[in-house]
Order: sequence, then C-alpha cells, then structure tokens
Amino acid sequence: MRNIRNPDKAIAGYPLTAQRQRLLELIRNAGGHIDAKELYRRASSADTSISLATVYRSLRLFQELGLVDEQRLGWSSHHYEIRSHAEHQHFVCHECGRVIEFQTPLIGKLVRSIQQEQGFNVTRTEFYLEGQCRQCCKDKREDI
Amino acid sequence: MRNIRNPDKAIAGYPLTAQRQRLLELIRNAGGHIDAKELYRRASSADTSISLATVYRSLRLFQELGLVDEQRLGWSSHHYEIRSHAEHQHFVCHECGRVIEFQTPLIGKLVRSIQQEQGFNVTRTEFYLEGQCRQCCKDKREDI
DNA sequence: TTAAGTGCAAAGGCTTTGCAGCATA
DNA sequence: TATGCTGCAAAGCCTTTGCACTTAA
Repeated sequence: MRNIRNPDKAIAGYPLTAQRQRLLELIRNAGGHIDAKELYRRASSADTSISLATVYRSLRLFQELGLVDEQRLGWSSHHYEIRSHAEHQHFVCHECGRVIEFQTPLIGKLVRSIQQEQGFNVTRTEFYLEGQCRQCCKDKREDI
Repeated sequence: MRNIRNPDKAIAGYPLTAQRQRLLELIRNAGGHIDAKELYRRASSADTSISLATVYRSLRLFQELGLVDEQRLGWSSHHYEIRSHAEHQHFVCHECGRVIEFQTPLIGKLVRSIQQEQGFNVTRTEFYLEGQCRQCCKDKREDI
C-alpha cells in the first residue's frame, strides 16, 4: 500500500494516511505498551508492504503531536502508549513481564518539593518500578 | 598492554588486571557519571591498545560485583558510577548537560507505600528528573 | 507543479560475541 | 597444562537517513 491518504481526516494538520491510521489504532488496541518492532509485526499482518521506517517516523510524529508517549522502561527498545489525561506510573514485573500502570498522588508532591528544595526547573520526570507483581508474589507463596 | 595481572590485588576473587584497575580508577575519578565511550576514550589516552570490548566486559563485571551501578538516564548510552552507600537520585540538566545528584528521603517512603498499596515486591526503582538546574535557571533570569 | 509520505536499503550508534593469542596458576 | 583475560574484528540490535517513487493539494 502506497501513500493512500484519507482526505476527510487529518491529525493536527498532518494527513491521516492509511498507515498512520492503522498504526494509531494498533497502539490504542495494544492496551498498555507496545514497542516499534511489535507494532511493525502487527501492522505487517494487515499490510505486508508497510516498512519499519514508516513505523518509526509515525511514532515520532505521534509523539510530536502529543498523541503518544514514549516510555523507556529499562529495556533495550522504547515502548509507546497513547497519551492519557491521567498521570500514572509504571511497574514492570520480572516474572510475567507485564507492565502495570498505577497512580500515586505522592509523586507530584515529591517532584514539587524537590523543585523547591533544589532550585531545579523540572521538565520531565522518569519514575518506574521493577519487581514482582501482586499476582506473581501470590503464585510464589502458593508454590511453597 | 596485554593481560598483565597484579598478583597482590584482586576484586572478589577476580584478578585485578591492569586494565580493570585503570578502568575502576577512571570511573572513581569521573566523579559523577561516565559512559562506556568516554571511559574508553580516557583509558586509551594512557594505554592506546585497550579495547572497547574490555571496557564493556569490565563494566559488566563491576556491576555483577556490585562495585558500579548502571544508570539509564534517558540517553542513548548507559552511564556508570561507583556504587555509593547513600541512596541518591539524579537530575539531568538540559542546558549544561550536568548530572546532579541529590537526596530525598521521600522516595523511599513513596516506594514503600506503593509496595503496600499495590502488593508489589519492588526490586528496582528508577527515578530521575530532567530540566534546568539551579545555576542555569539563574543564568537565564540574569540574561533578561 | 510542489510539498510531503512511503518503501527499500543502507548506514549509524551502542553493545555483545567469536576467536586466537597470551598471562597466570 | 588449564583457565581466563585481552585485542581485534565481526555481528547484533534498535533506530535513523538517503533516495527514488507516488500521492494529494
């Protein structure tokens, strides 16, 4: 498929091509987080001609438009998710590999207090945890 | 220089070769944080034959022995620092590029409360901030 | 016609690995 | 002699870039 645009639709002035539309959908449907390779794999199953370059270029565009957030959760590759209104943090489980989102109001408080104490102007906060999730902790206890 | 060991010294049973000794020293002297490439550059100035592979292999060994911590501060390359007893966090300044360490007792509290609330077993915490440091904020105000 | 998106292939940056040689025990 | 560290080169992985083609305005 080559550069087919949908003239009725656009994202922030940029044409919503078939490729971009599908990629956005796939990220939405991914639920949690998806990396470029997996996104490419899923997109390829519907359109075998899509290129990895387009995936990366689209991801970058989506980020610039604020549609998608890039997460670096300590893996080799970046993960992407639809930007949500609600601030949330991530927990990566080493056992089952799941990425669990959770909220804590304390993190905002913490950053504000550091900002004040240290005199920083904070423009980006990176906070995530790794370990075993509730379910995996439970499974382990039951194994014994 | 090829594989010259110092029989008097060892780190946790592993021979402290001249290369490892120099690399450890360089990381110590780096003060804050250093990446593999810069470490290699500095090591090369004293020993032109040292290889980047040795740098990476040594860094991995140091990590396994708990001598060095790997930091992923959102850059493309990892940064390394001597492991310190005191827990601390990192702030990366976008203006001057400096990595500033700071402490806050709240982060431990925060993690403990999340652990309890969510039922996670947390084995690793990643928390760092980006923005403008105190000095750069000040310089900017004075520019006006 | 012009500007922009795409696929393809190549290149880029960071890191790891295979291999032969050498040092130590 | 056996183990393991080293340098070198090659490969690996993730990501970006150059180029020619194609589409829409």
